[in-house]
Amino acid sequence: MNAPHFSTKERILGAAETLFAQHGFAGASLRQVTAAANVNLAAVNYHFGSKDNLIEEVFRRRLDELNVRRLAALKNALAADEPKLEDVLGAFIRPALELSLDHEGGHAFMRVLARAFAEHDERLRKFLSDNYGHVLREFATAFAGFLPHMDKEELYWRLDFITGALTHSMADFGPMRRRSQVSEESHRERAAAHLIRFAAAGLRTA
Amino acid sequence: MNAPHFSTKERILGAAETLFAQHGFAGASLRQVTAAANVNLAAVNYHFGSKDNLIEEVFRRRLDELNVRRLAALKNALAADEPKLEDVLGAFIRPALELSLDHEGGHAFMRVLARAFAEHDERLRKFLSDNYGHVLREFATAFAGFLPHMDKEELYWRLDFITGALTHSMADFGPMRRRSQVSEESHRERAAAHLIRFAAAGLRTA
DNA sequence: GTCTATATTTGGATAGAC
DNA sequence: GTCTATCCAAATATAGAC
Repeated sequence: MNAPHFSTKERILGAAETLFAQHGFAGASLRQVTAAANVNLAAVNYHFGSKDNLIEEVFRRRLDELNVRRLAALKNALAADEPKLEDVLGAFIRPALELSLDHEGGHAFMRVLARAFAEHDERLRKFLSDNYGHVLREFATAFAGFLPHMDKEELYWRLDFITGALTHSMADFGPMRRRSQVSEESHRERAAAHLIRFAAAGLRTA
Repeated sequence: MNAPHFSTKERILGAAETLFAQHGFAGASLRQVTAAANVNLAAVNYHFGSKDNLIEEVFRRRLDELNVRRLAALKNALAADEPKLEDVLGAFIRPALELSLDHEGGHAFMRVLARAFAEHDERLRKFLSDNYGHVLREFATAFAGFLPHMDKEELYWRLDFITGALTHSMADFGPMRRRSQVSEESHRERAAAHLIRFAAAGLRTA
């Protein structure tokens, strides 16, 4: 499953990501994880201490990078001569798209993230809001710059709708199926372009 | 937890809905469910045969009613002299809103539904597409009537975005919190109104 | 750091009395 | 239909050798 040059720790993280995506946090057992990672059962507790800590590490690994990319893209979009709403939306959406494509387990991670939303677990929520919240606030500020007359509450609702639509579509929850003649890349790229247009119109409306 | 005039079967369904929402299908044990329902552990297997069957019944109970309400509202919206896109959107969104408010466990069910999306379980997907698919197709046809020049693929993507936004917001996944001075009803009612405006603008854009 | 072996808990399901 | 008691499989976690 994983190349042998990855460390035990990394192999566990990769296998956990895949299996948590498929079966959920409670549904994927450490036995399945260690078997898929080709490591001993006891290795999880040695490296991570507990299953809960393993779950957090699965998030940290990807979210750190996702947030760096989003903030860099945001900075880039705002540095243009005439910043466009669509580019700020792209800065929010495209890094998620790339994550779902670039890495071996990126696609799995999008599903893990969606499961985290569903968990409503206070510990996870706090963890996500600590890591995710300030990024969302920066984007909210940027969007507010384009929509100076919009009610704050309405803006936050709209960003919430966009997050829901993004998660739902990137995690393949809906009935949209890739047709066999288009590649995975162009399928998702098209989805992102559709979402940016849809969301830009939704944001701009009075 | 539940009034004594409910049958054993109904008490199990209600408790299962709540606990599946909180802990997931794998995370909620039949022991937790039967304890919360104040019935004996053996009652689940007697009435439902297995945990998997219990899960399906939790869906069937709510989805049947949700679909009836959506289709009735759709028919109503299309029967108007000058049907409006917003009313068709409302026919899709408001029954979900009402479900999340009307019943004791309706809100829990929205979270269960979101978990079902995340499961990606083939059995559940088939069950949902059998029960959900034809309703989505009827709505797609109705929307296409308002947007005659829109590409079919683009329309389906947009409906997928709306579904994601609806599920995400009705299941309280995002950071939007109800402020203490507004009631639960008006909080959600406002969310639905926001979503309808947002989605209508997104659907109409070229 | 990694393994085997095992302690301990918890899960789904069922048998059989009432 | 409902209960008690129990079987059996699977889970997390740990102890201790290497």
